[in-house]
Amino acid sequence: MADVSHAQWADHAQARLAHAGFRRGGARRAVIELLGRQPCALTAHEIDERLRAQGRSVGRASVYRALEQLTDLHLVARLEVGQDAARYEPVHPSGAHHHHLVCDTCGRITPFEDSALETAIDRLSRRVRFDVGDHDVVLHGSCEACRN
Amino acid sequence: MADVSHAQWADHAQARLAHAGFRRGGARRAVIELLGRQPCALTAHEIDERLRAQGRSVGRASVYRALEQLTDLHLVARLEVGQDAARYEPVHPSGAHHHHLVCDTCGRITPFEDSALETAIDRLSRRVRFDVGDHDVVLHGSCEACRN
DNA sequence: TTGGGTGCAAACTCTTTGCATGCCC
DNA sequence: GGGCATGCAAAGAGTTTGCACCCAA
Repeated sequence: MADVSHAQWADHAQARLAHAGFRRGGARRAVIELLGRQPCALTAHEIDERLRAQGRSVGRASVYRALEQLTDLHLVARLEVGQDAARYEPVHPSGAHHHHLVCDTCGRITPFEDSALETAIDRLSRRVRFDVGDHDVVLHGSCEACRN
Repeated sequence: MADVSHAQWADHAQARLAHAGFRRGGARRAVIELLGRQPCALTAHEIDERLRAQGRSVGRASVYRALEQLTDLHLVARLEVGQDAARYEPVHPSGAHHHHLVCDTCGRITPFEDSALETAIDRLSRRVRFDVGDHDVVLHGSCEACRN
């Protein structure tokens, strides 16, 4: 089931790209298919690494270019959680999304969902003099394995 | 009044640094006093720029080193809002803090506070299998001046 | 006097850009 | 065939590190 929704995202992304006038190409497709299989956000380096590991090496520049295009079309969300590099994850058309717990000791990132949090943010978004689109919530701390 | 609280933060930071075994030095002091006067987060580049403008130039490395030490002691919070560089702002001992609206068009950053949001995050923090310390909330969108 | 603080410059890492080649349409 | 997609290499930007000198304790 999860696989189905993942495949759906990849197809959706390809369709949107085509609709936006982009041609198809192997590098971007590899990036999209990899992202579609991920449960959480990856860095450009991790993407590059995993594609290489599965025998489908892609130029670093192509990875960044694909991510930029996907981000511009709001098919991918870019987030920075205070580590070295930016991370990227699929944006599901359903609107379903999660936020992130970051272990400042080991760097591990864990996704979570919370409807009360979303409600608070929705209300807040309507109140401010600002046209709010996306939002990111990052909780820093120590994961179970790292806390003493 | 606001000035008093700002000065208090700077003094507090100096005291904590001394307590942690750091010696005093002009560069770090300049950074702390500048930060203490800011209403919101600054980048390392902005800090460098403003110190230079006020005739108190500080080496870039010293700015970064001061920020790292302050961040390690939780006297300063580091945040990344999807722009180029990291931003830094004072952490007030009272626990009072704000979050940020980021205009993705002009890059302007506006602070906001919301108690319902804080409540939701507190509840959530207790629920997860994770020892949560800090948190960051970033709302992306368009500011009044930039939306059409 | 001693060792941390500072500043300059070089090094590093992540990301973007230039350019020639290849493939989709 | 034309033009975008790709990959490599070089350039940029932000941040960190090495090292000699200066100053607080």
